[in-house]
Amino acid sequence: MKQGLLTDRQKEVLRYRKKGLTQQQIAEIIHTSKANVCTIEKAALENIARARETLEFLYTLDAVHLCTLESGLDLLKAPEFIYAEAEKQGLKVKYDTISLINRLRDANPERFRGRQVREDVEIYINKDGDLYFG
Amino acid sequence: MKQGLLTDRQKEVLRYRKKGLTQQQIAEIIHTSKANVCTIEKAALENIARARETLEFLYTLDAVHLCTLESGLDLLKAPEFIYAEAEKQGLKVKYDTISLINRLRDANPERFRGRQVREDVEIYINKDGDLYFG
DNA sequence: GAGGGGTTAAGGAAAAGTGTTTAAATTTGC
DNA sequence: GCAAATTTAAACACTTTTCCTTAACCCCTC
Repeated sequence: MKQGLLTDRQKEVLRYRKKGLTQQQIAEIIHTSKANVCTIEKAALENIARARETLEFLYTLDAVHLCTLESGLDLLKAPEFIYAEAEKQGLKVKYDTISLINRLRDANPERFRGRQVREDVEIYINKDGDLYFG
Repeated sequence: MKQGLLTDRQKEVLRYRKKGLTQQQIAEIIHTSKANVCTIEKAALENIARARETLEFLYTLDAVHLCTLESGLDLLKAPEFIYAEAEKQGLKVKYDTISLINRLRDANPERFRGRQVREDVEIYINKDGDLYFG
C-alpha cells in the first residue's frame, strides 16, 4: 500500500529543520548542496499544502455551488451578497461578517488585493452552512 | 502552484459516485470502461489516504518518544504504563483507557494478537497529549 | 446459471514528480 | 554594506502516476 506524500528525503529535511538546523548544516549532513536542501524542503511544504487541499476537496463533495464573487468586487460587500444567496437557498451561513472576510482571505490570499477581488472566486456551501472556496 | 492530489478525472468520478451512480453508469457518461472507472476511483481513494497520512506525519514532528511497549506485554496493562510514563514527563494523555486500547489496535492491528503485543511498539506524545505509534 | 455491480491483472503511452547540479538572485541579521 | 541564509531557474536522468484497453474473476440476487 502507498505511503504518504512525503519522500524519505523530504521527511529527513523537515525533521532537521524542526530541530533548528540551517539548510547549509543539513546539506553537509546528507551530503548534498544547500540549494538542493532548499528545493527538497520547498517540495515537502508543497506536498503538505497539496495534502491539505486534497482533504478540503472532500468537504466540497457535500457542498453545492452557492455563488461567484466576480473579479473587481469589493471584499467588504461579499458577506452581504453571500448571505443573500444563502437565504435564497434556505441555508444559513455559519460565519459572521468578520469571520467570513477572514476566511475568504486566508483561504486564497493571492486572489485578493487590498479590498478587491482580483480573480473570480467560487463559493460552495453545505447543509451545515460551512463555506468552501474554489 | 500545485493543485491538490486528485486529478480532474478522479474528482469527476468521486462526484458521480457521491450522487449514487454505479461505475457502469459513470463509464457511459465519461466514455470509458467500467474497469477504468474502478481504477480511477481506487486511485482517488488511495490519494485521499495518502493525504491523510501526510498530515499525520506532521503531528509526529511535534511529538517526542514516550516509551516502548515491549513484545509480550499484556495490551490491557499498556494504558496504565503509558499514563505513568506521561506523568513522569508532566504530560497528560488525551485518551481514556478504552479509547487508548482501541487506538493502539486500530493503528497497527498486525502488531497485536489477542491481548498480547507481538512486536515492540514505540509510543510518541505531543504537548496536547495526542499519541502516535511507530 | 445469467446479469449486475465491483475488482484485479497485465501492458502501454503520455504526463508528472524527484533528486540533483550549477549559477544567479533575494532576504535577513549584524 | 557584508556575509550568511534562503530562494529561484534551468536542465537532465530517472522513477512513478495516470488513463486507457482487454480480459478475467468474485459476490450477490433473481
